[in-house]
Amino acid sequence: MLVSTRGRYAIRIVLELSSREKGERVSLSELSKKQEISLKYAETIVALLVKAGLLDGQRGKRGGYRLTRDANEISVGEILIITEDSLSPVACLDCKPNQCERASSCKTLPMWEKLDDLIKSYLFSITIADLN
Amino acid sequence: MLVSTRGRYAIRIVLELSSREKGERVSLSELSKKQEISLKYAETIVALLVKAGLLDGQRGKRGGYRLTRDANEISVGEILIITEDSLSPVACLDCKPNQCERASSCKTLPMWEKLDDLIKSYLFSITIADLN
DNA sequence: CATTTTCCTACCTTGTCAATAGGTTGGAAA
DNA sequence: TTTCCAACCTATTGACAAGGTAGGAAAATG
Ligand code: FES
Ligand code: FES
Repeated sequence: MLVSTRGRYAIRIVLELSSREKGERVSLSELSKKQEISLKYAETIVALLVKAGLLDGQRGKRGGYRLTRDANEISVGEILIITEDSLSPVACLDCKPNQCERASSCKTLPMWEKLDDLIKSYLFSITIADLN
Repeated sequence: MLVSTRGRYAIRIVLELSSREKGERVSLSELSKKQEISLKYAETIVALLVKAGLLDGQRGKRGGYRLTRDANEISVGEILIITEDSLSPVACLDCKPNQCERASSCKTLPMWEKLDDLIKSYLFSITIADLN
């Protein structure tokens, strides 16, 4: 599995936010209800997005989250890089510079690199605006 | 991670076999030494390939494994489908017909389907002969 | 018969995924 | 200024898969 629930939920939360009026703050309890994600789990996911600067949260009454950018400037790939530990199709690609001992003579490495490229360029080419 | 060690080791074992004379039987102890894979682990992997009909094994002295097909007729994707539980990038795609409750209204599903297509057509387009 | 090699079944250890739980801090409205 | 709301922070849990071991049984050969 390349993309876990964390990443998928993150996309859906951002998607939900992008469907609201620009700048409007939405509470997580509302977001999680709409998207049928447990509030507590959603908290841990949203925390990552805030830390990465993609969302901005405000506490207190009438608080909530909103996007810091327009939906057409947020790519799916970006969200996944933030929420998933790795997007690579194989472990050999994860440590840079490539640490795999076999790398120099490995006959399959070029294939994995191409696949990685294929996947990432696709995911980075799609924006949240494209999905809505 | 899309592809685990099981799948990667399987590819390397088939690759090693394909570099031998056609029809020659090679023992797993030799294969595993060459590819630096533990014999015991390799056994479990090779068992899958035999069951799928890709390899054919013979016991006893001078026994071993050999490919049942030419290397240019074996695709990487085929090996991975056999050895990995799933090649799909997301769980939503794994059960057919699609079981995810959100499927009908899901805004991201088409994206995952395209990605899945992209990945699979790439992996099925590469043969073992291409790699050697 | 002894050796080699595949084949079969079960087990183990580690780590990640997915989710929960409980509390603390900050802000706004009443 | 009190009250409430909502974000924030820090564990902890249960389930499951990844990755690998272990021991032996069955077949083929010489
Ligand atoms: S096995 Fe790691 S680079 Fe090929
Ligand atoms: S969340 Fe499962 S199909 Fe979109």
